[in-house]
Amino acid sequence: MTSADTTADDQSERYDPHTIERRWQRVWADEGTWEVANPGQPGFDAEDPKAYVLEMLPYPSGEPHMGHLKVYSVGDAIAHFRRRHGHNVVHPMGYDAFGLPAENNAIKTGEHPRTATEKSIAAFREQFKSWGISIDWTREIGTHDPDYYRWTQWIFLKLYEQGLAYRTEAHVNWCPKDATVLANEQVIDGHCERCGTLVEQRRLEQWFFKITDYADRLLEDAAELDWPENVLTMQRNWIGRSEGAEVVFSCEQPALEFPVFTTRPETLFGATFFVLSPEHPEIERIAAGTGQEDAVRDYVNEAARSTSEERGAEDRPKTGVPLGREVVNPVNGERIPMFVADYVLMEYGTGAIMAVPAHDERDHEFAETYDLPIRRVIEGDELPYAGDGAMVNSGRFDGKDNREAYTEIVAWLESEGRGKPAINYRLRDWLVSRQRYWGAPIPFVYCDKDGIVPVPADQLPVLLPEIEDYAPKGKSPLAAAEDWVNTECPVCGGPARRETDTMDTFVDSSWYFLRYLDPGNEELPWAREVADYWMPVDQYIGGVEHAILHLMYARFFTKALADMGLLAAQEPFANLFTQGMITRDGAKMSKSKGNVVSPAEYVERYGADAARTYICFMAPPVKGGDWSDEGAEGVFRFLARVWRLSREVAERCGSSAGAETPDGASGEARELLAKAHWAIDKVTRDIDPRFQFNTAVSAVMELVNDVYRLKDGLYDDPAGSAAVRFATATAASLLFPFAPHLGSEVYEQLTGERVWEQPWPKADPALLEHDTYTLIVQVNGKLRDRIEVATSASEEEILELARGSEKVGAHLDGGEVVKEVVVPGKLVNIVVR
RNA sequence: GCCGGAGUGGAGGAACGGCAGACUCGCGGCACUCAAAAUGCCGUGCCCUUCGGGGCGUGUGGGUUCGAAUCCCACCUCCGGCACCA
Repeated sequence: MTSADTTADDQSERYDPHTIERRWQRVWADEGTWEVANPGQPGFDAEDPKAYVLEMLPYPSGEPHMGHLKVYSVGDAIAHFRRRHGHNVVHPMGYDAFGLPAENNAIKTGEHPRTATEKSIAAFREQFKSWGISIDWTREIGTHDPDYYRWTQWIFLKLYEQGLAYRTEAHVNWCPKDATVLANEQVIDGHCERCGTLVEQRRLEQWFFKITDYADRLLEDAAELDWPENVLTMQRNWIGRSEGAEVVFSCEQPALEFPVFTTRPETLFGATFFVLSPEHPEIERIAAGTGQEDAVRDYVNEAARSTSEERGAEDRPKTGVPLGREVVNPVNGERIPMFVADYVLMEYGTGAIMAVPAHDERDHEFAETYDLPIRRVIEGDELPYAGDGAMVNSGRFDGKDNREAYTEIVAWLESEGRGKPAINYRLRDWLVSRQRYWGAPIPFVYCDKDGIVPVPADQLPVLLPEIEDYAPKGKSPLAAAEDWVNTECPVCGGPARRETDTMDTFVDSSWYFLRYLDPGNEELPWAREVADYWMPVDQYIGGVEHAILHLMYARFFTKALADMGLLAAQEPFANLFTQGMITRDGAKMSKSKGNVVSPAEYVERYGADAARTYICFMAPPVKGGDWSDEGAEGVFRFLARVWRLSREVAERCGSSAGAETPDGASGEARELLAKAHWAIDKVTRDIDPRFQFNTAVSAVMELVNDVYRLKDGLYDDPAGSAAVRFATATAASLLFPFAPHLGSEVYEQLTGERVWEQPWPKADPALLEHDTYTLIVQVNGKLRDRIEVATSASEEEILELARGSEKVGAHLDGGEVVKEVVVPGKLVNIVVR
C-alpha cells in the first residue's frame, strides 16, 4: 500500500495499537493501578486472599529478548487473572545487575560496569513499560544498588554467625579466561558455563556456604512442591543422596586408618584391592620407603595437570600406580594391595575406595588392566555383576540373599567398631568467592591479630571501590584499590586488609524475592510480618535452565533464613512454571545464526498486545515454540478484527453500562450467549490449572468468529443486539490477560467500565447445557452416523434412534448384533459379527 | 550408559479411553474493487468415487478394550538432564 491510498479518515478506522497502548499505559501509571499495599499500610485489605506472582528477574544486558517477552507475558496473564479473582496481587520487577558480561565489557571499553548496567536497566524498564506489564514499580530493585547489596552482605554475615559460611582451602574449579573460580554447578562438561573455556583445578582459600547441611531437607521438602517433575528430578539427582556404609580399612605400615564409603557393603568379601585418589593427602606418606615414590609422584603430578574433562572422559582407560603397601580387609583380615588411581575422586566420599572388581564395572576394568584378582561374591550373570543374588565366597554369609547380608554385615561391622551405616551426597558446598570486580564485596577483613573478622553490621554496606583497571590478574581487581583494602580491624583497631573477592551473583538472586516485599526498609532486609504475609511466592515463572542453580540456592537461603527466625516460609516458591524456549526456524535464536527477532522491533510494528498474544498463542507456554512472522501477523489481524467488531457493535448496539448476561434470549441470540459462556468456561480452565494459553486464545477466536457469523441476523432484535454486545464484551474481558490494552479499550467502549476492575466472568451452568447434542453412532467402533438427539433422551431412546439410522443399517449387513455400548450424551457403538 | 520428555496435515498446534486435525498460518476459490491491497465469506489430511459415499490415516511392531493419538510391552528417531559419585 502506498501512502497516497491512506486518507486521514482511513487512519481513524484502522486498529492502531500504539495509540491504544499509550493511552492505557498512561492511565495505569498515573493511577498506580498495579501498586499494592503491605499489611499495615493504608489501602491494605486483609480480607482478600494474597497472591505473589513472580517471574525470574532478568539479567540486564543490552535489550530484552523474546525469552523475556515470553516470561513476562505468561506471568502477567496470571497476575491479571488472580487480581480479577479478588486476590491482593504483588507483582514486582527488578534486575540481577551484578555479573561478568558488564565487567568484561568494561575491560574491553573502559566503560564502568555500573554505567553500562544502568543503561541496560533503563532500556529494560522502558521496554517492560511499553509491554504494559502490570508491575508495581514502587518495589523495583537492582542487586547492584548499595541499598540492596548491603543486605546481601548482611545475610552473608548471618550465615557466618550460624556456621553456614566458612573459609577454607580447597581444590576448586578455575576458569583461566574469566580468571575466577566457579561453583561446581557452573562447570558444564569440564568447561566454564559462561565462556566455554576448559576449567582447571587450583588449590585456593575460598568462601563456601554450607548447603550440604540442608541436603536432606532440600530433598525431603521437594516432595511437597508443586513443581514440574523434571525439575524435581534434576534437583534430586544433583543432591545425589546414596545410602550405604562407612567401612574402615587399616594400614599397618604406615599405621593409618582408611574409612571408605560403599553402597555395597555386602560385597566386602570380594574386595581384592584398594584405591586412593591422587589428591588424597596421605599419598606421599604411604609411598615413602616403598621404592614407588617416583612413580607415584609422577602419577599424582600428571593427574593434577589434567583437566576435569580429560579425567572424566567417557572411554578413557583406567590408569593407576601401585603404592607398594597393603591394607587389611576388616571382614576377613585379608591384606589387599593399595593403588593410586584417578578414577577415584577426592571430592566424593573419603577419597578412597575398596575395589570389588566382580561387582563394579570400574573396578573390574581396572583389575583387568592390571591383572588383579577378581572374586565373585554374589551369584548371577557374567561379571561385572551389579544385580542381586545369593552370597558366595563370603564366609558365614554364603547362601544368604545379598540384601539380607547387607544389613547383617553392617550390623557386624558396627559391633566391631569397623564401620557404620552412612549416607553420602553428591552435592558439595557452594563456593561463593569470585575474583572479580562487579559483585557484592564479601564483608570481612583479615587482621594479623584477630584473624578473619566480620565487618560489623552497622558498617554495611562495604561499598565497591572505584578502580581504574578491571582486568583480572589471577586475584581480584579489588586488590588494586590499596586505600580501600587497607582498613582497620573492627576488633582491635589495628591495621587489617579487606577481603578482595566478591560474591557469586547467585547469592544476590537467592533472596531478591524477599526484598521486593519491603524494598524501602532501612532497618532490616524485610519486616518479618510483611514477608510472612506474602511468602511463599504463589506462582514462580522462569526458564528450566535454572532448575538446579538458582532454584536450589534460593531454597537453601529460604530454609537458612527461616531457621534464623527471619521468615516463616520453609520454601520460597510454592508453584513453579517453566516455560519453553522460543526458537526460530527450529533453532535457538542467536546473533551468530542471524535468526534473532527482537521484541522491540515487533512491538513497534504490531503493538505489545499482538506480540504478547502471539507468544501465548503459538504453542503451550510450557513447550518451546517456533517464531513465525506470518503467525505473528495472524494474531495482529485477529486483534484488529476484534477492534473492528467492537466499533461496529458499539455503533449498532449502543454502549450501555455493564456486561450482564441478557435474559430471555432464544434462537441464535441464545446460541451466541451459550458460546460466550462456553468461552468463559474454557478460558478460565485453560489459564488456571492448565497454563494452556494457546487454547485459551483460540477459544476467544472461536467466540469472535461466531459473533461475526451471527451478528448481522441479530442486530435488529433487541435481545439479539444485547447478545452481540455481551459476547463481544466478554471476548474483550477474556482477552484482557493476554492483550490488556485492547481488552481495556474494547471493554470500555462497549460497557463504559474498566475491565480490570471487573471480577473475572463466571460461566453460567444453565448456558453450558444444551437441549440437544450430536450423538455419535458407530458400528464396530467406526463412525457411521451422527444424530441430533435431545439431551433428555434415555438410553433406550438413544439406542432406538441409533438402530433406526439408515446409514447404520447399511453397515449391519445382516450380521449378528453381539453387543451394544451406550454412552449417554456421547455415542452408541453397535458390535456385529 | 542412566533418568526424564516428545514424535499428529504443507507449518505452529487441538483432542476427560469415545466425531482425529479445534484455532492460527499457508494455499485455493468467491464477494467487494476499474484494478490491487485491506476486509468479509467458503474450501483445504491422503487415496478412490457413479458425488450417495467408501477406504486409509496420529514414528514402527505387538497387546489390552465394544472402542486407542490417548493405556501396556518392545523398538526407532529427536530434545533435555546426569554421567568414573564407589
